[in-house]
Amino acid sequence: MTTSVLDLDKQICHALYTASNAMVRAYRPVLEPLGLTYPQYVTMMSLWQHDSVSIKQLSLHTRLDSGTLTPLLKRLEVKGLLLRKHSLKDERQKVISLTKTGLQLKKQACKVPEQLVAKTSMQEKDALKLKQLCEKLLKDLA
Amino acid sequence: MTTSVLDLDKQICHALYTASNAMVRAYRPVLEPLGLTYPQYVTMMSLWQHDSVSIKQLSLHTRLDSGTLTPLLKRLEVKGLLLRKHSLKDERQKVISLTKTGLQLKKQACKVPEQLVAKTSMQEKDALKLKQLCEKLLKDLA
DNA sequence: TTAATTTATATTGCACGCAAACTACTTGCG
DNA sequence: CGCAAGTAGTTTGCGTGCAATATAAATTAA
Repeated sequence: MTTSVLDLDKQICHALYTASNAMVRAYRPVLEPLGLTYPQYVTMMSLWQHDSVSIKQLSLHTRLDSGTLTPLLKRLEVKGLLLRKHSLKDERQKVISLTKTGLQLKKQACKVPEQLVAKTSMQEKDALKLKQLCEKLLKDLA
Repeated sequence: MTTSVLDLDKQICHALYTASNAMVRAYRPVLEPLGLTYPQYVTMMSLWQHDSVSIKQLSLHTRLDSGTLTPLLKRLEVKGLLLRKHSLKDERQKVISLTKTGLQLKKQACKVPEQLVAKTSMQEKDALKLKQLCEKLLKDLA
């Protein structure tokens, strides 16, 4: 066996990919009591920050595709966490707004970040560095 | 609007998630001429490094789930890149081995990494740091 | 040796992720 | 004003990602 640029252990992208998958997997048991998947949790975080927005705005903020968001939002509506109403100003748009239940869920969600942090031994400084590097990569590839 | 630990822009995990998705998206046009998806490319890299292995070994090396690998390998077999044969030593196992076509594809694939690097402005040092931090996170969460 | 347990793989079901095609509404341009 | 071009959202189709269940073979225990 010879070495090559294609060796898996040398690939930054493979490390990024597996870390991201592991991260989503680690969220699962923590989000399970809230009845949310990770992308659903991301969507709720966006709405807790900016409520009553169009799908376009939600897509820009969460970086989830509109083809992903449409069915995802329908599921959250079925759970009673949000409403999807037509915009009166622009008939093409929909306004996504949280219900009382959706708003209240934030209280439970506040405990999620610390539970995730507890699963790692990473220093604050390293975590910040990781975030910066991911953001740099994202900017380059966008 | 108030600030919260749940604000999306503060979330390391969201940065990791979006960077990973952007990375896979960036691979798409580069892998398209090879007829591979990103997970398929990962699988092929693993096989170029260690040929004739069981699905279990492949799963450990690629960190792809066996429930993901089974159909993925079937698709690669249909493309004529590999064979799935029963192991003679242990009837439970399958041996995954590259065909001539599968082996030859490595020549084209060798140009993939540099094409990806060309899409970013990241320093070698930062890329290595990113890889290390992802590996640390993965280890913690595993 | 037989029975219980473990291991390797396959299957099922659901939720993305995303390109591509489609629908309906709005805007801009001649 | 009327039509072409653009925009917002939906739908479709395919390939994961993964938990859960199933199956069959190998190993261990009794």
